[in-house]
Amino acid sequence: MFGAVRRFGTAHALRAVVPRSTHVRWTPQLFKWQPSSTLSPGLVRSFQTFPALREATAAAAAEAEAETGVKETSEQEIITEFADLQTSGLISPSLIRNITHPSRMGLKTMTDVQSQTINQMLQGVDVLAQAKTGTGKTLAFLIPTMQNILNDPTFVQTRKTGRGRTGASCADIRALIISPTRELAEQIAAEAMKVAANTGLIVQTAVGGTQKSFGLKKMQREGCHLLVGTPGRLKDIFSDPRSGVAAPGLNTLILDEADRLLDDGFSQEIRELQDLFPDPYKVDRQTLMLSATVPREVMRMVDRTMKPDYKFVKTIREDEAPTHMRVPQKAVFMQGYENILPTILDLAKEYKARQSEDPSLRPFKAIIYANATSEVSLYSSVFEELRVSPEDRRRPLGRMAMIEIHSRLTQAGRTAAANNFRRATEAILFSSDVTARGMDFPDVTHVLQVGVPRDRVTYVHRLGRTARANKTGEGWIFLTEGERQHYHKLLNGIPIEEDRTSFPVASYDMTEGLSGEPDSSLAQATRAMAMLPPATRETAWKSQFGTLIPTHGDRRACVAAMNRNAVHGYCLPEPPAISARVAQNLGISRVRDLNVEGPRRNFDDDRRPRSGFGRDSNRGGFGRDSGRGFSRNSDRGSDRGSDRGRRPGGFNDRSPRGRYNNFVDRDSGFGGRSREFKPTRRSTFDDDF
DNA sequence: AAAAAAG
Repeated sequence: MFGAVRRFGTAHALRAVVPRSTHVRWTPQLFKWQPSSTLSPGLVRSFQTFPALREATAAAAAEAEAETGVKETSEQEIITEFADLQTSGLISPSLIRNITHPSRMGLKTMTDVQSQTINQMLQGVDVLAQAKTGTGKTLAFLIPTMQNILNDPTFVQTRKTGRGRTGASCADIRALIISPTRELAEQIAAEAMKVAANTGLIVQTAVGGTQKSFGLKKMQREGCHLLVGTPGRLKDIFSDPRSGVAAPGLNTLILDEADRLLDDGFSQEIRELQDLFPDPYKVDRQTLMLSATVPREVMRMVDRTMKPDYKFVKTIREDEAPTHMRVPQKAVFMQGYENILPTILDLAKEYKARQSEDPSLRPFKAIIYANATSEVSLYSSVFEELRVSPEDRRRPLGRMAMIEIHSRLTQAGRTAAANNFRRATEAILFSSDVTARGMDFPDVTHVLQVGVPRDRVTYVHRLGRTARANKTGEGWIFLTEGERQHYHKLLNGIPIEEDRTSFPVASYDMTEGLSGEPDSSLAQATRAMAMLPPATRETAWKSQFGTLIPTHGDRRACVAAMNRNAVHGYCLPEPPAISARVAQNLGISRVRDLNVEGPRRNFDDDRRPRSGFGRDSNRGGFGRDSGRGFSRNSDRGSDRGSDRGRRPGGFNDRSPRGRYNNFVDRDSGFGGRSREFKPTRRSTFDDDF
């Protein structure tokens, strides 16, 4: 019913907004794309580096031209300015004023996603929008969603009545926005509040890590029309009948970062959440999904929950070419992980020095991504140590702000970190993947990634934190030789150039000792590391181990590399001992140089002989000589009695490959009898991801 | 031992 009203209200002006470039219509039954307009010349130009995609789009354009006989829509028919949305009667003056007024958001021209989807979304049709990171997706769904609420005759504009009261109810939520991270929810809510200012629309946030009762009281007091939140807390609130919060007339459901929300970890929760909303057959509900990639999970959810006449809008334009095809990216293969902090420090120092000479360079504002929270925290502490050090010569980056963000901080700490980095002109943010998606930090000049990210999409999203809003940026990834294969496989096709020359510190062999120069990055980073509590360093080392094993081809080499890193990077007297159980879970319990704590668990089952294997066979690798040459120990180690099981004549020594495979299967769970086989999923429409 | 997200 509401949908009908909305459609009627805006129908007259719909033709005014004409999609500018590819507007692809998805027909679920046919599984076929039907391009409804042709491509701009700029679009084709942007694919010069991407032959396959170029051919595909050119073919689509030709097909569309043959069908319609129209070559290119004239520019005049396209609404690209926010102001024109008002003059055409599509969007209310108050919303447009909030967006365009210099003292407000100060925006003038719409991005491609905006000009292509606002129209569709205003009609009340379901939309699946695919657009690259940093192209203004948030505003694209906020504007029509709010306008649709305002258009609704049952929406009663409310007014402030003092003491924060508005007279609005929290039991009549009209729109719900779901985000995969708390900070992204907060960011969306902040933007929504700017757009909604003085319209009577009330925006609230519901995320975990905050006091539930506090948020509820606020909603009860102020009311709520548009709620932004994370899945867990939203589910909590809507399944609690005493919360007083309800959405019996929910008209719009938005899944931001839909691919993430519908992947393994989240999909169940999203489905349960959807069950808490009114039946869409009784209350007309529009579903909007926004995503940079459209994998199968998303299509499955689209088929299940969206109206059959939904639109699939895909935007590609020259100035919105995917970040990872546009931004210069370099890979540095380091001597070992012990070189990481000196290398990053060198990069920052070098840029800062250049920037102070060259006013055209923006201040250093970098994000450093690591794969484990404790690693993030440790790196941050090292740089903080360099910052607060009382000795000036040990303050290589001056007073540059060092900020850390990851799930192990309190929510207040996370929120503050995100806001501080947003506002900072010169700073380093040490981050886990909490900020990888959707976060909008203005003017990030560098994105640095330590180690191979967990998947390809994560790499691209992290990189997407830089080079936003027509700014430039650069991406770096720091790796070791052991990861090379995995790196190539995962990021194949992304134009990353290997850099062998920029950072001598990256290839310095730190087992040689640190020579002279106290102001070298090597010495500075190492000194700062040594200042931190050993327990912190041990924890981080163990976590890093956990992330590295799956990305390393050779587990023995990985253990050797991490042993070196423990001593020369983490400045520990010897590699921390890992419990036998953990070692087994990691699939490295039989790697000779591993420092295993306590008695070894015997992993042989009764179908196999128990020749001197297992117990104690790998201990004693770290003694007085622990500071160097762990890999060499293994060669000597074969002479020890405790290693009998590995000597020639042992049951498995003759076919090392077979033994290794057997071992890997059991310990890692891949292909083992107790775990199910999990095939790698490829995105269905991940074009350039 | 490995992000995130409900306590």
